[in-house]
Amino acid sequence: MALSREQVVVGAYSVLQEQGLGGLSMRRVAQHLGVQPGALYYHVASKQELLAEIASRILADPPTTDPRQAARDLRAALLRARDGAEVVSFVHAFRPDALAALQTLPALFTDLPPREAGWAARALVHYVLGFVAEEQNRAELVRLGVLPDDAPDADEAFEFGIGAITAGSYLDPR
Amino acid sequence: MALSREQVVVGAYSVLQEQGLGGLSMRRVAQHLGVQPGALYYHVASKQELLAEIASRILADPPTTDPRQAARDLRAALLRARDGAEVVSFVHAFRPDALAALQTLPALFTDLPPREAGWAARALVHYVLGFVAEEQNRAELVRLGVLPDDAPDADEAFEFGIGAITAGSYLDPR
DNA sequence: ACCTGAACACCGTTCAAGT
DNA sequence: ACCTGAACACCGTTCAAGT
Repeated sequence: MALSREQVVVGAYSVLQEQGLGGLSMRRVAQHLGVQPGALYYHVASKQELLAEIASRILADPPTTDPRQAARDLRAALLRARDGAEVVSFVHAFRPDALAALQTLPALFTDLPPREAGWAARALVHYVLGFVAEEQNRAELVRLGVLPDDAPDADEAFEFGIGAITAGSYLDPR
Repeated sequence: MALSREQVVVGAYSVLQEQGLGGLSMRRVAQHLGVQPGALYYHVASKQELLAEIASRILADPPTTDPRQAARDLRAALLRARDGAEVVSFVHAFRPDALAALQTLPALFTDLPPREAGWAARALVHYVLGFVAEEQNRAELVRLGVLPDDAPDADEAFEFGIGAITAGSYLDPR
């Protein structure tokens, strides 16, 4: 039963859940699948490509509602995967167009001219990725006991930020 | 003439300029200084500590004016160093308090209550770091000829973002 | 077509031993 | 006090050779 690209991606995803992004190596994925490291390269061109595949699965479907709700959904999707924000940020950095789910964001800023809608979408994405990366990092440090578990106002803080970024860009609140 | 911590940091900084963050290894810093890799660890506890030192030098002095100008100054400081935004983001991720220059930002939101000032400052920092990271990444890809040199409206796009984030948080525009 | 074995060119970090 | 030499435990990637 030959290995498949799908199995490689799923295997990598589960290594990510168990070890975090820092522990996600090609060699560990191979070990997890009971195969030699070189075998992975028959199904996947590089670690970057593998990460891009994982990132788009983390993001899942493109947003369809208003920008604020899209930001909330994006945050929720990132929080579902261990180090989700870090993985997506990494991919977003060197291949922004690889993430289809982020491509439709500008169209949600219906009352802005195209140029500005693009800028607004980028601002929102940068904010969400940065916010959740910090959030997941803190959670990890709390898990390791190196940080006290304060700041339960993450939801409120997040909402403040998206409120600010989208303020004035479209008029119906809530 | 014994090596000093200062020389290690300066050496690392110049390797960063020449090779970028991806090429910044302890071994290359050692080579650049004409010393064995192990010698560095007499002056610096880890690569992370070294990066934290570099990051605070990239940021230089804390901002003193209004949030919008602080954001512009922050962007300018990041652009001065190769991969500046990536370096600072990395350090900010696992040691946010190590960057003194970002600590004073909340105080600039003079018309917001403390909690909200903190949120606004974080939103602004996430936006600036994300924006400049993308900007420097694009510039690198253009330099390598893999991307066409379009999008000269970076300043305008940046200004749009900080305008949005700080809109309503204090009342005098400009 | 698909995988193994083995190598290549790297990493960060530690630490006895030298001076 | 400060550095070397050498090792440890890793990396991503390639590629002849096997099946």
